[in-house]
Amino acid sequence: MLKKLTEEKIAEILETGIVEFARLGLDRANTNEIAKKAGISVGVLFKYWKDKEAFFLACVDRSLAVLESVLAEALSRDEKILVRAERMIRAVQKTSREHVNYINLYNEITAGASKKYAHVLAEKIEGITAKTYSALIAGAQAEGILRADADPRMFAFFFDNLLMMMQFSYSCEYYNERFKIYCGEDVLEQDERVVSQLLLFLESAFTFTRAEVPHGKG
Amino acid sequence: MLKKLTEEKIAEILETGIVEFARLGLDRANTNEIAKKAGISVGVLFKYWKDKEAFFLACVDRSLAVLESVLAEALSRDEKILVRAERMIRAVQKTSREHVNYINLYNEITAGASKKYAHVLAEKIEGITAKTYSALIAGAQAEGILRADADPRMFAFFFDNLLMMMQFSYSCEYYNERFKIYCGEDVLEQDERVVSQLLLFLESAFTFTRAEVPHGKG
Amino acid sequence: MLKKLTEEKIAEILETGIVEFARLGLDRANTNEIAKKAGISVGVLFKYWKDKEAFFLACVDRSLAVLESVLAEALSRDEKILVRAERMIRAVQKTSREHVNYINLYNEITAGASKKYAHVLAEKIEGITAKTYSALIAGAQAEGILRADADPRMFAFFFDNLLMMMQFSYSCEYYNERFKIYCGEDVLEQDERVVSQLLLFLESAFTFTRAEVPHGKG
Amino acid sequence: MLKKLTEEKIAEILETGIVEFARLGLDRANTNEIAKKAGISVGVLFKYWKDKEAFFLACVDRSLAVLESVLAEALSRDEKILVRAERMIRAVQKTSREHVNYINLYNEITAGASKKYAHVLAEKIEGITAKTYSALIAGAQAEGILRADADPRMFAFFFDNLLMMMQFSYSCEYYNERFKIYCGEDVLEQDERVVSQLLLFLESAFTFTRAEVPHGKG
DNA sequence: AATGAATGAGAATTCATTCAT
DNA sequence: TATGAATGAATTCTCATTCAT
Repeated sequence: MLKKLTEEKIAEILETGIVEFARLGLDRANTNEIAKKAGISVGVLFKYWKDKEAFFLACVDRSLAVLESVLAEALSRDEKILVRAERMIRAVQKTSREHVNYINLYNEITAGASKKYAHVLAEKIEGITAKTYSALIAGAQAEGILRADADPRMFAFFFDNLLMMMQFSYSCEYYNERFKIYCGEDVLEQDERVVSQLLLFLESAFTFTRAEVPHGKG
Repeated sequence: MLKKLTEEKIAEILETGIVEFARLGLDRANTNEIAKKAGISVGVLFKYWKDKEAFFLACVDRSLAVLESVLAEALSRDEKILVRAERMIRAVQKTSREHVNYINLYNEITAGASKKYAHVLAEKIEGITAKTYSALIAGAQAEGILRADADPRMFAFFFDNLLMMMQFSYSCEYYNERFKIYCGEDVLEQDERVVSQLLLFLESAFTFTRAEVPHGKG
Repeated sequence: MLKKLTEEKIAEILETGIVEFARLGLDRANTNEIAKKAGISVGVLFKYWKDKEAFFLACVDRSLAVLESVLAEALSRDEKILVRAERMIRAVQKTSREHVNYINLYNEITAGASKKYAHVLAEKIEGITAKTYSALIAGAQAEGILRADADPRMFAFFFDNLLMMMQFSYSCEYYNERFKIYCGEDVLEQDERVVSQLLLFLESAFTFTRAEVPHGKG
Repeated sequence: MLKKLTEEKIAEILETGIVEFARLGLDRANTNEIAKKAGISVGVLFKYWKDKEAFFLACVDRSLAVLESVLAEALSRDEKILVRAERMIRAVQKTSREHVNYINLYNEITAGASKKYAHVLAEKIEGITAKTYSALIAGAQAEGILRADADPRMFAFFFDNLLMMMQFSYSCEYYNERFKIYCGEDVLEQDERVVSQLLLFLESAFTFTRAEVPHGKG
């Protein structure tokens, strides 16, 4: 058998790695086990990736590629900021269920699985969304939809923070429990409630202008 | 069974553990190393705590106790919701710097470190804040400061999400990088900017009422 | 408390040791545990006995003293060899139940718990019975009850072998199972059957004389 | 899963284990040491056997297989009971010298080494001999060679007890010393004496019939 | 004398990685 | 090239023994 691994085989191996790393974390996942589950020999695994960490990062890369494409889809069309926001929240709810493993892997990185790559990874992962969101929000501001004294980058950050927490809340064990504690045992089956409330929260944050405050406070 | 280790010594051991677990995570931290750094023998460590995991959880407990007390302090006085929010944001900025390790440990939990404890830990950690925040927000709503159609528990959840992300952003490597990518390399030295922008974001979210929307959107 | 340990306290400690060593063996029994169960500090244990092995040997000594005295009782009266044998078998059945631990400890020694003392221990333990049995059998021979071509020492050896195996069979887990496999699940409740059959076996062995063989073989 | 270790290598490892376990017992034998002496890495040892105990049991199995085959050989031919007995005694003398370790390992089991397996091991080890001996003796009884009032299972048990003690007496340190105390320092070099005396003992036990007793006792 | 907390050598076991086939 | 058996350093945890109080 002198053939190189096919694209598909590599994809299969990475998917197996993703499942294992998502389930057990970088340290507890076992390369021998992953190889066995992927139907290859460990030899191949270490031939294609320098070491366990390199393989882990490859798995991360793959996860992110998928997550990004989903996000990109939700961001693509040119619509009002709140419409986009809604689409993104729904996208998060959907992908969080379809790609639990990817998000858990993402969570594993943020928790410091491989600190030396924090910088590289953050740049790779957050770079695009950061710019997109900031532009989105700056645009809204230009259109007068968003208060003038808002800092687009900061608001983009807060917005992504909320989305990121939603992702984890739907996919990761700890955040899942926390979600239920805050919003009720059934919150995972109340997608519409979550969407509408988060939109309400964002709508206010985004569209509010100080001139109107006095009334509200009055 | 007289415990010879003084309270202080135990505290010292736990602090050593916290540093190591925050730095390396549950799996990579080394009990022999921790014992050495704490100036005790491994025997003591395993006499006082059943096993590595039990010791880890003790470290977590200690971290949380400190974080909670800081939070409690910021929440204590009876003031307008936004004033409290500001106090909490500032508290987060302060503790995130003073107690980097505690927060990293917290972050370690939220990732997979010890999945079997997700439920217990979430309950222990989030239980109190969840109730406090919800009450706070429901109160604001009763006073007419918060829109009537807001769900206090959901809003409390979003609020805590934002605070939690701030904590991680100030303390944890990955989130740190992400913070800078979104808000600029200097953001870590711009505490006032962060406070005012987050307050702006929250103020809108909290004080907005739908009646006023048409103007904003017009 | 400046008093030395009383005889009774020492006895209590040794009994605790006997129980633990019988239950777990020399290696798995835990000196800290033994001290705790005996209500003393480990310090005392190691003050009175040089090390774990010395303590183990002291426990062995005590066990043997009791077993010997029981045996001595059974051997004391001057009667016909088979009557004595019967008394001994019954003594074995009784002590095997009353002093399970002593016999398990004895078994632990024979299995090599502390090989370097094999010689000393064998001499101490077997010395007396060996002489007693041999004398007993030589006497029987002199009286014409036992065939002339029997070697008293060898026959004493075989006799003790049978008794020893009976002890283990009643007290030690493995031998217990073996006993049941050979003689039926209920054998432990059939003491009379065991006594009569063993006597039958011994009676033949002891009282047989070759002159009579031809008939049996014919 | 191709096992690369050859049959011979596995046999060699087990033999090394047998030597160590026979010498030091289950607890004191050291897996690292065994691996080194067997010329393999610990990794291999724990890949082929789940844990130390599993390896120990594998060693036991191997020992028993050999002992059984020897015994089977001695029992195979169809001859008079005493002729078979003699062959078995001689087989015991031979194997006790050739396979000192196997018998020491057997002895280790009978003591507490692994109490949880007492039942399983006893069944495995004693099951066959128990049936064979009982059948042998029942046969002798049917032929009128053995007294009618003898219980074949009990007599088989006594017979095996005597053989078992002979094995230990030739192979195990403590029993060795005891053997010499009972039968003289030179007994180990007096195989013929032992054979003839044990046969004498058994012959009497087996062939005696009560009708003849009165004369003996008279 | 007695205590029992502290010690730390020692032992079983795991698993990333190598390399002979 | 692919395999997967073998390696052995590394790590957790135990427990006999000491010794300061």
